[in-house]
Amino acid sequence: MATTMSDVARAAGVSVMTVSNVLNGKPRVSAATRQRILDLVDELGYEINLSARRLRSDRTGSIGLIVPRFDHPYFGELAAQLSRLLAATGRHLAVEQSDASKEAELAALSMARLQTYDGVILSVVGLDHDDIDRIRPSLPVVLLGEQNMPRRFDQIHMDNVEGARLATAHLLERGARHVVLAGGGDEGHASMMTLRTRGWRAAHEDRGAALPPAGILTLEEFEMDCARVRVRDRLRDDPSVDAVFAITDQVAVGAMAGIRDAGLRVPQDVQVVGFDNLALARHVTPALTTIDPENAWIVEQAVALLDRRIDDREKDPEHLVSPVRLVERGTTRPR
Amino acid sequence: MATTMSDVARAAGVSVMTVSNVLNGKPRVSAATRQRILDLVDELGYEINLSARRLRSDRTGSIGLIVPRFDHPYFGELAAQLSRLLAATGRHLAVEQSDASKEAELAALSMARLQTYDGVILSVVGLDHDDIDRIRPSLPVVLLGEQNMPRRFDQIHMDNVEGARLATAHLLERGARHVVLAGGGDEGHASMMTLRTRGWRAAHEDRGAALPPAGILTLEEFEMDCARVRVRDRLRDDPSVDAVFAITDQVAVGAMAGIRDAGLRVPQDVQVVGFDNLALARHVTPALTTIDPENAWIVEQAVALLDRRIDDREKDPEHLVSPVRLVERGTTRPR
DNA sequence: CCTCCAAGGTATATCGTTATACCTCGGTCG
DNA sequence: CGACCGAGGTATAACGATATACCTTGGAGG
Repeated sequence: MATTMSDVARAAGVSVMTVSNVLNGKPRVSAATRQRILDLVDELGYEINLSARRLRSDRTGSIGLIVPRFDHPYFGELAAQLSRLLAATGRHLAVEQSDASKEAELAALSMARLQTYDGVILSVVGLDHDDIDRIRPSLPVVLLGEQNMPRRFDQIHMDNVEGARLATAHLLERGARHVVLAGGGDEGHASMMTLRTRGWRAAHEDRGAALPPAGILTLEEFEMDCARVRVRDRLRDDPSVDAVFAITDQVAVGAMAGIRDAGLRVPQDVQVVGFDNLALARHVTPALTTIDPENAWIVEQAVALLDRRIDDREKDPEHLVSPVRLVERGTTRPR
Repeated sequence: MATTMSDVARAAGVSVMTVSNVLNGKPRVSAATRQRILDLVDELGYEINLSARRLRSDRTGSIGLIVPRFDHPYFGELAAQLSRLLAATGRHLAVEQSDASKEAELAALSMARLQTYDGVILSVVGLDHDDIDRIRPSLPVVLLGEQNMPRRFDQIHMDNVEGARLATAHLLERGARHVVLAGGGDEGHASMMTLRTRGWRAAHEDRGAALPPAGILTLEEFEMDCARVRVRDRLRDDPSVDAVFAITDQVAVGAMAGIRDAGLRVPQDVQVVGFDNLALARHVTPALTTIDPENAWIVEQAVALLDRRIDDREKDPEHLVSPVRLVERGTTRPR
């Protein structure tokens, strides 16, 4: 049905290899032939079959980004930056969700799908060590996020502890006495949540401050909805709370809504700091003080790591930690 | 390097076809053999090569969603819903950005990439008629968004005019005298922008109200940033403006920030209505009155349309219009 | 005049699956 | 007891591209 390379070759009166060579910019073709073939490609509307190319040669020019959730702005922003960077080298990004479908059959297919990319950047939030360990070493992969992942992979993680510590220290410094942690908890392993919780604790220890009683508000999901309800209820029960460190900006935005639901003001009554520095953070009112994970740096390093791995699949894995930075805005009080 | 089907077959002492049959749930295999093969698949860590499967049989179980921007929450939410729905039928979603890269070579590759999916849902915002028309008819495609697209495709569009009319009428009804349109304009063809602008006009005509002078605030992009600045500047220059209909929720959130930058209050001084009903809309303060495009309906219909098309590639194209609905919240004044 | 070479090409095998057609049993039925 | 059948399986040819090795020219150099 569809036009193939042979169709083009036949029309041009050459062999398929010549067409292939033209399309891949290989040298052994005269200028005249090259042009004739390019014209025919246009005329016939020929499109290369990437499955066939991949089968034979292992190149598609596509990189995969696997995220836990499509509807999480952090990953949208990450994808956009990644896409821009890859475009510079003529590559293309496809984003997939890591459906945590526990049905083995579907999970297997997901693994197989990864092989259709030249390389994969995998945000491992919510995935477990063993799932990841099942990935074949032949596939270039960079892991983003959690820290308890198989060491054999190249990986980048945020400095979660430091970020949380900066955020919490900032609140304490600005006069907060009871900084609750929205979305905290301890999962045992070094997950994003565990680490940020650790940073929150550490900031208190640093200043010799006591943790507030029941200071951790656990959340089903890091969503605005749950955060809003949880924070509102807590403030109604416990007027001593005067600051919220939210584990993500989304949680922070939810928390801000919850604070207002409780009839309190940000930052006069309750201060808030988030984590992620989403585009949104600058535009809520008041603008959100937050921790910037330096996404540009992460994205750049991820691609560099991937390229080095594609280049040499045997090289030693590298583990990078991205810097973090406090961005002071309106949800915390001026000094 | 990687384990192939022959490796499994050899290990099991059967032919590749038997392995293939097992993996595809075909009937002619004894239970014992089936189990033996499944065990070996596990043991050898075999993963099917989807490029090969696709080359031979045109099935990958992946559906593509092409969006104009990764970092636009509307599409994130759309993707998440779509993904959930497709998972129900064992399929998987990959999201790509339609790089408007005008380099012909890259554009060609993008077209080719589409062919690696069983079907594609294409948000055509920002693409032009001729680009779309280049898509081969053999690929099942559903178009989302703009209305000036080749009729041969199945497509769904929002009722943009009606939504904008509802939004504007609501503002006028709540006492607004000068409703400016943030992000409006007329591109000539029936783009989202043109249509919503038309709805804004229509609402004024319906009530015999005059359009405010210079009532359209054009925007480079439908982003919070630009909207904020534009709205702030306008309000400073022109205190007569008492309402903003924002062409998207993102623009609305930017507008709200701009209104506050100008020292005014929402909704007491300036009312705001958005369009999209993002998750975010409920959580900003005050909560955003907006137009709900019934994404659930859109997603459901898109998949249904795609399935019908996959089933019968010759069927007549269908053009659907999604219903819209006003969601009243806190950025407009109570009756 | 012969050798050699580069430029411009071609023929063929191959990548890993699946569709198709076929083969081989042991049993059943008339 | 022979014909037939279904269950369980196999051999082979695609699918559309690319890597590899080779082939043909028309000169240039000796």
